[in-house]
Amino acid sequence: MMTDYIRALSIDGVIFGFHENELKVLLLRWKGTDEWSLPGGFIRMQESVDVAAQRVVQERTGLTQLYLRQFHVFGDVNRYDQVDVWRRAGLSFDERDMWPRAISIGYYALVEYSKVEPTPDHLTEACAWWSLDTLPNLLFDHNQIIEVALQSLRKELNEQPIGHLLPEAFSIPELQRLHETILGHALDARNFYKKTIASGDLERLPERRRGTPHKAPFLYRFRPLEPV
Amino acid sequence: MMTDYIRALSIDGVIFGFHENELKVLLLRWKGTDEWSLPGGFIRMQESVDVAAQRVVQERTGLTQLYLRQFHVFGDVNRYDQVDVWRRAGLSFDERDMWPRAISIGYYALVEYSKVEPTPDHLTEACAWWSLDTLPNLLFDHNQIIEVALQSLRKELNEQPIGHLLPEAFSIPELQRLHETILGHALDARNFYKKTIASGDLERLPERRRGTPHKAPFLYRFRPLEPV
DNA sequence: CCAAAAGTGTTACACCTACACCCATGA
DNA sequence: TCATGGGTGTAGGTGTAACACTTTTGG
Repeated sequence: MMTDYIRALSIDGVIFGFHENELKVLLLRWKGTDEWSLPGGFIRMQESVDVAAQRVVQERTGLTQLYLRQFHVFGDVNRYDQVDVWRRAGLSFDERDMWPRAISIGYYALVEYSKVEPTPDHLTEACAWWSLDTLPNLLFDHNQIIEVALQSLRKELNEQPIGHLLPEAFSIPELQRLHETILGHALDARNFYKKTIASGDLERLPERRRGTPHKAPFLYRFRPLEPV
Repeated sequence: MMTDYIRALSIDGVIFGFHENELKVLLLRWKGTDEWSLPGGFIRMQESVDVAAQRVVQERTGLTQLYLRQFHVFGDVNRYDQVDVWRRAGLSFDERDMWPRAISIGYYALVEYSKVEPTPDHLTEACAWWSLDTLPNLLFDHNQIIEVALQSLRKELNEQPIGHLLPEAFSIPELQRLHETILGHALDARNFYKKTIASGDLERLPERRRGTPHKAPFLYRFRPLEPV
C-alpha cells in the first residue's frame, strides 16, 4: 500500500559496477518509453532510511551484503522540469499528483558486476548497465545525482583503497585499473603498489592468477575487519 | 498552517559559535520544562531544503548570509525512546501523533557568536548558548547529532582553514585558538602560520589589533571569492 | 624466443613536525 | 623593565611523485 510509505521523501540509488575497465551504473527504462532513470523507492513507515536504501538496491540487483553510502540530499524545489519529465516518463495527469514535491536521499552502492541480476520494478521494463561515459539524458535530475555520487566516491577513494567493485580475490594491477577508472587518470604502478600494500588493508592469497598470457600476478583480498 | 509543510521530514540545525575559547551550540528550552534540544523545523511545500535550513537558523539567530553545510540524514526507525521524549518535552498524547516518524536532515551552521540574537520558537521559551563540553542530556537523539556534526566539521577543517566563527577581521593566533578548540588539541604556532598563509585564503589588513597588553598582531580576513 | 604484463628501488620534492629565540606592547 | 603573547626560520622525517629495468608467462 502506498500509504505504508513516507511520501515526498524518496531514495535514489547510484549502483556502481566495474566491467571491462569501465565504470557502470545500473539504470531502469520506463514502461513504453525510451527514457531511463536511476532506481529509487520510498521509505516504509516502519523502516530505517538506511534499510530502505538497502532494499532498493537489493531489489534491483539481487544482492545482499551491500556496500552503501549516503552521500547527499537533493531537495531543491525545482530540481527538474516536472512537466517535461511527466511527459517523457509516460505518466498521466492523475499520477502526477503523486509527486507534489520530491526530495531524494542519494545513496551509492559498490557492487560486483558479475553477481548482479538486473531487475526492473513495477514502473519499468528494463534494467541494464550503462557506461558512465555514454549516459543518455536521464529522467529527473539523475544525471546530476550521478555526477555528485561520482565526486563523493572519488573523495572516498582518496582516503582509502576501495575494492568492493571487484571479485573477492584480485590482483594489484586490477585494483589499479579500477582506481584509475574511477579517478579518471593514470596512476604510477610502483607507487600504487607501495601505497596499497602499506595501507595494511590487503592480504596476499597463496595462489596467483593463472591463465593469462603473461606473468602470473599475486592475488589479494581485503583483510577482514578486526572484531571489536 | 501545518499542511503547508512536508511532515515526517525535518531539519535539525547545529549552530556553532565560538566565545572565550570555547565552542558553543545554540539550544532551545522547551516550555515548562528543563529540557533542551537543537533548533529545528519543517520544510515548506514550496521551499528548497537548503532554504528551509537557512530559515531555521535565521529565525533562531537573526542572521542572514549563513555558512551552512548539510552533513547527514538521521533516519533510523528507533532514533530515540519516543515515549520518554514525549514525557520530557511536556507533550500530550494528541500531539504525539504529529510524529508518527521522524527523519531529520542535519545541517551545521558556523556563525559569529556576538552577532547572534538567540530567539526561541513557539514550542520553547529560552534560546541560549551551551558549551560543547558541558552539554546536558538533550531531547531526541540530539546529543548524537551534535557529535556527528562536530566530526564533519573537523573533517572540513582538515581540508581548509575555516574562519566563519570569528569576526571578519581576526589575528592568526585567534584563528589558531579556534582551530585548536574545534580539533581538541594544541597546534604549533609556527606551523599554523605557514600553513594558513600558504593556503592563500587570507589577506593581511593594513591595521593591527590594538589595545592588548602585548605585541599588536596583524589582522587578516578571508580573501573574497574570485568572481567566476 | 618473443610479446606483454608483473614486479621492484632510488631519488627528488612537498608537506608536516619539532623546536628556540627575538620583538613589540601596555602596565 | 618586565611579563606576556606575537612573530619568524631551519632541520628532519614522512609520504607522494617521477622515473627504467628485470622477471615471468603463454603462445
